[in-house]
Amino acid sequence: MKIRTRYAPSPTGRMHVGNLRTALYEYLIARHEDGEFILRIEDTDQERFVEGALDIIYRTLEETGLDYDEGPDKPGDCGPYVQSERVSAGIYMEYAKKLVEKGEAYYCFCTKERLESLKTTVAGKEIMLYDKHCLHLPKEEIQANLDAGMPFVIRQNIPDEGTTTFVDDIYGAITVENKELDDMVLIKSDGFPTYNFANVVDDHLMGITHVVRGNEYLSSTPKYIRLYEAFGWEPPVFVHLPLITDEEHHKLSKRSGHSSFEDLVEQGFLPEAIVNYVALLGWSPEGNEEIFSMQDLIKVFDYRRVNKSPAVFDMVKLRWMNGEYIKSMEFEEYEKYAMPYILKAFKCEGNCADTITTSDGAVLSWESILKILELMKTRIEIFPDIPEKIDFFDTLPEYDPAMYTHKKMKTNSENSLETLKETLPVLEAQEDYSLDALHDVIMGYIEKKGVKNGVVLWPLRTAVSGKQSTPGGAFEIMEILGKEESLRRIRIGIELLEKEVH
RNA sequence: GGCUCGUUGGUCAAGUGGUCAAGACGCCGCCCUCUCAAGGCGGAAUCACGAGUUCAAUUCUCGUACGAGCUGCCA
Repeated sequence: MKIRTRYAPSPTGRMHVGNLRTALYEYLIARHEDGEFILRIEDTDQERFVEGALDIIYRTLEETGLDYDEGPDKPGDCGPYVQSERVSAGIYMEYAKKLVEKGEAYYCFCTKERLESLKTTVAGKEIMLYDKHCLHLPKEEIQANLDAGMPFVIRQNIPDEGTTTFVDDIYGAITVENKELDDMVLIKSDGFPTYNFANVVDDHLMGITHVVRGNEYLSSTPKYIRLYEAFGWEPPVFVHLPLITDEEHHKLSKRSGHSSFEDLVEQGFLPEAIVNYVALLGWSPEGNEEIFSMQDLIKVFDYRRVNKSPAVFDMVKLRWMNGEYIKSMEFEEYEKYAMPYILKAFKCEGNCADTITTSDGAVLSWESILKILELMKTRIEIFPDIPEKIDFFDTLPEYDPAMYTHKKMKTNSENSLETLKETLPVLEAQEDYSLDALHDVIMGYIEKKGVKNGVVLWPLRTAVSGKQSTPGGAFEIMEILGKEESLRRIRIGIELLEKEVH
């Protein structure tokens, strides 16, 4: 039989990374076996519905590459795929009534007040176990209540005796005492089904073979099993997934900055990297590979290798992985992502022509911009890292002349000043400021002088950047800045050092 | 409180009744090098605890501790 999985989100906002991973695994389980993946919208809680949330779901699935075979916008044989529409079609009420007829469910007319009185507080928590009061209502009274239009819910009738067992493909056999299971509400007083009921009915009606969901449903699954049995339906395969937590081992929160896919994208992460990283939280492949495209994942994903224990979402590793994706990107694509941040560093967001005028007044050619782009490719993990790394191109920072003194480079104020003073005329005479030409002329000077490279190159790089560390070295920076700006910065360096020496 | 699940370096994790207990991120060091990256090489760091079974337990069993989830007319 063909595998059918479904992703069944509630339209309540952005897609949490935990939900994203669930969707991904559902997708992979289906695709790995050449099965079908379905999108179903679970909007049975009208109060939690958020405007625009449906679009977020569509967009996120699109951006992550989770294409589905059937869904609200992709008609199939099991529609409609939105639960509120299925409510209108009367599907859930019909099935609930079947259970009532079988004695597996019953009408309940209990008021809020009565239910409230059933609550007890244990260890600071309010708990409530329904007492089956309405199960024993005489038929005539039920009918009279219904005729009178009294509000009602339909509850599942779970026996007090015995146990219920099911087998989860990850966690193994799980058994609970029936008396621990509450007579949960199936149909709410507004006529909508609860998640618990709609989920079971729809999964069955839509031919779902593998129910994949978060671990939080593990302990309520016995109730769903009882529902399947009450209907006389074959339960699907259950695959419960371990939790994803934050660094403190608590459920992911908005505060920790990694609550949703969209948040991460806004922070500069690539969808492919997010998907790749999330795939590895709670699952591992057979080999040591870690970088997987969606196609790779489909090929190697075996859900039996999903593990049981919760995983901490590690931003540091996500950043590393994102960096790996950036490094292996085609240049054109990389440029598309990175260019906005380059322009941002030069404070000319939006319309910059073929050249950029820096805050210091230098004019950088487009070739120079591309060179900066190139330098950054192996030096960033996310694109927003760019501006602060290249700000010195835009404006020479005020710096401490002590920076010229570097023990390992064997430089100090005196010999740095000497280097700058001696190379200045050389660089003034130099017309070609290409990398190779600069290299040749300065290396020539170094050779004649008979000193180590660092003695000359450290002060030069310091002078043209004003920073302790920079992407690229003196030659790269001078090539990008061009003759005029490079010389200006070297002269500033000489000035600073002269004050220092005297 | 009850029920359910979990526990291998800081993090993600592989793995098995007998292993020097993989690999990755991070960290540290070295190489390369004009700095920073990238790249290469190396290092520190793990089987929660206590019993039991066994010739042998990280692996199996039971307890304990800790963590998480559920205990909604939320999903």
